[in-house]
Amino acid sequence: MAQRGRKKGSDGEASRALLLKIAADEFAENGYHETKISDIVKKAEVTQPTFYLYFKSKRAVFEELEDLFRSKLSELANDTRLDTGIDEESLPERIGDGLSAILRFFTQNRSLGRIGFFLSPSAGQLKEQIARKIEENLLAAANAGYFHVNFDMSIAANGLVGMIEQLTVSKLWTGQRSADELAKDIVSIVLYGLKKDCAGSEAITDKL
Amino acid sequence: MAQRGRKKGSDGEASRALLLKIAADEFAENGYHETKISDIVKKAEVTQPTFYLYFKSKRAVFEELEDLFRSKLSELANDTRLDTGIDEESLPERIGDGLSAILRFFTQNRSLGRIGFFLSPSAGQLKEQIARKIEENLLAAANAGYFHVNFDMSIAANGLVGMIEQLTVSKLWTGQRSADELAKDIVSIVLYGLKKDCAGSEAITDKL
Amino acid sequence: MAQRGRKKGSDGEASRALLLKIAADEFAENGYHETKISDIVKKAEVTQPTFYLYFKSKRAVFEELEDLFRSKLSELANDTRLDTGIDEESLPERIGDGLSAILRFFTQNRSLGRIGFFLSPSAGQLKEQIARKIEENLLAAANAGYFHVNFDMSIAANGLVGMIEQLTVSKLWTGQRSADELAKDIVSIVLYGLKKDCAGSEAITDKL
Amino acid sequence: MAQRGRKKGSDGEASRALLLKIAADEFAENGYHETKISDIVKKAEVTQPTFYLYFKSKRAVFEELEDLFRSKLSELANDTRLDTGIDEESLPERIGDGLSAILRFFTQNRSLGRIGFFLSPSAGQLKEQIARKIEENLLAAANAGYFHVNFDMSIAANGLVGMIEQLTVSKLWTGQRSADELAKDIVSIVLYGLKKDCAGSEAITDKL
DNA sequence: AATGAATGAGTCTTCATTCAT
DNA sequence: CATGAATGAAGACTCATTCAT
Repeated sequence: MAQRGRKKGSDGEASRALLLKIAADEFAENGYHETKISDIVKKAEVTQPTFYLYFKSKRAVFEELEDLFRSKLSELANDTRLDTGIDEESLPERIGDGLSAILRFFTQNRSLGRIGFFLSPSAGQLKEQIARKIEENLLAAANAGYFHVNFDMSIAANGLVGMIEQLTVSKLWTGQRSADELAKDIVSIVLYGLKKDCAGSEAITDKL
Repeated sequence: MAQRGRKKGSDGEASRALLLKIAADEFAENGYHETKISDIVKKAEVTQPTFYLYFKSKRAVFEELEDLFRSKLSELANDTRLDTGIDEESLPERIGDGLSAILRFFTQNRSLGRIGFFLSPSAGQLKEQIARKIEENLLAAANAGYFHVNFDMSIAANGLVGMIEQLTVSKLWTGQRSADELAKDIVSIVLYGLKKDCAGSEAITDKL
Repeated sequence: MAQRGRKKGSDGEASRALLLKIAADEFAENGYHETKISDIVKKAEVTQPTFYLYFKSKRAVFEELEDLFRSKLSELANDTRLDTGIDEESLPERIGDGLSAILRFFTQNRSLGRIGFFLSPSAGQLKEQIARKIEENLLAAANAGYFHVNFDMSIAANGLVGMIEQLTVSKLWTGQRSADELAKDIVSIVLYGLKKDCAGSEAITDKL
Repeated sequence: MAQRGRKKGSDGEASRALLLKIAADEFAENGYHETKISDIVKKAEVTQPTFYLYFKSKRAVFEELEDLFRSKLSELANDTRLDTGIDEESLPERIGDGLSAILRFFTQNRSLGRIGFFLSPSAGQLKEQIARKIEENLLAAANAGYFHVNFDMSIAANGLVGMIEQLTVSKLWTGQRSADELAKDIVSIVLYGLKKDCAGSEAITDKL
């Protein structure tokens, strides 16, 4: 008896959420232009005007999804930093944990990941940003004496981003590897390389 | 005696080549859908029907460019294999040379590279293919005793592809690094890792 | 309380019907290629997208009209057969009634008739089909002893179809003759010919 | 040594004639709009400008073919009238001869026939014209006492035109009947009808 | 006599978006 | 909250036709 007019309270929110989710999936699967508003609403079983009831435009939903990806990502960054604060872990462990977190994130946010990392026009900038952050960490570690000091960490950081990206697509999303397995392998390569006789390489391999 | 003004307006092959080149650049810069035939012909200073004189459709030019990229790439693969036949080089050198060749190729074929590696719907498959080829090589090297045998070379290969991709975009195409510099650094990471105290890492760094 | 002005602009079925009707008239008058979608929608006072709201393509409307013609025609065939079942009528009367029905049909479905009988690429086949059906009837009558048995009824049937066609255009659609008058005359020719002294010719002429 | 410049004298004329013939066949087979200049020149193994060397426009060739049909037809009319002047023949024979001539004409001028009788926008008028001429003849015969005087010869004439048209398409051009066979059957129907017991019908059937 | 190259003008079709209810 | 109906704007493609050689 309380609410009159609004049929059920949160029905609208539900429609909006549904549309957003479907939009994410469609964009992720077919790309921006290949995805038609008509496709989205068809799958959501609503009509086109309903879509515009909740979103200003096609571009707007897409941007909302980009933002959503970015905010989830930075949330992840914060969380990771937090529990890394314990600092009891060794460097390889810390790096591995960070990678794991990122990869798990991609596992759980596939559509959003595709949008923010592959489809978004600003995906390039985002990756650069991430690379820069990674670079900082690597630099810190280098200064702490863990790495060759004379190596260009910007290259390493960008390379790492590229590895993550490609392995996400080819191994994670295909279900061939789990986030943890992948993280372990990436750490192994990046820290010790493929070459035999490289001290420590066995260590990490065994550990994780 | 020399041709005056507009090359006689009568070299069809040239018109076609011009259109193809402009198309490549436009696609690379703006993506498939953002690129309008009208943009292409405007830049080529011809009219729309002229475009259709040389290409069956918009999709057709795009596919021609995809094919062109792929054929140039496989040509590169063949060439590289050939002069690697000398075999006087050490493994790191050979890997470095291969990487250099690839990166130089991307330097020289920026638009085509964007199309074939980023814009093409089959870019994913192509990368997988390349990864598979790299994997074979790594496997051979591993069997020859150069690498840890128990490491998953499929991961390494895909990771390498990802590194190349990302570094091409962020370092090569921005002009921050040359193909050779980049190749050297990638080899260094992939073979010896970032960790200090890893035998050989200095060696390669000095050498290249 | 009555609807004001433009029927509310909100009866889709009506819009569709209107477009279909106008399309029929335009096609009939100007042929397939001379008829532009832009003409149709202009006459219907809607915009082009509205057309595509109701029809998949230009070719599709045309085909719908072809189908419509054919189904109306076969409906006519069924109806005619039914009330001829009474069988109290003489042969000439039955033939005359059938012809009348066909000609009335053409009078009432001029545009559709032009489309199905003249414009449709399959008009030829349709006429052949009709001729075959007429032939069957004539054959039956011949076997019942009404006609010369040795006459080629396939010729007669096709000739009859041709007469109907030409007379529809030249006499019916110009308003010079009514369906019934025409039917009477056609029967007279086909059954008794033009030659004087042919028994029965007066009979039918008087009767109808 | 005589002609210089013109490579061979009549080469141009030959090209023109070839183009015209091919155009006729293409129009006849596919209709006006479905026939593209590019199709015609491809079949003629010349280029598009060559077409325009001989014809002002697409519409112009078509009109030339319409005219050609009409002039051949009126030539036929004249010829027929001439040798009918012998006048020794009976009426049915004369009519049969006339029909034969027309049908033979259509046999030999299929493409032109399709164009002038089916494709031409003025085909309707042409048929009316022919019908009018036939009507005159029938009227004359009627006045001479051969036919029922009270029958509407305009109907008969148009009916006859329709029969000719349909039988040409369905029997003549399919090769099922010869011009002479068809002429005989048409005369039989038009003069004596299908009904049995009609004096004279056997006569003609036997005769032709 | 003939052609390689190019174009003006037009048509179909699509899609994101809005109005009125 | 939701929809049936409609549209503005734009883009791909085609074809008859013409230059310059």
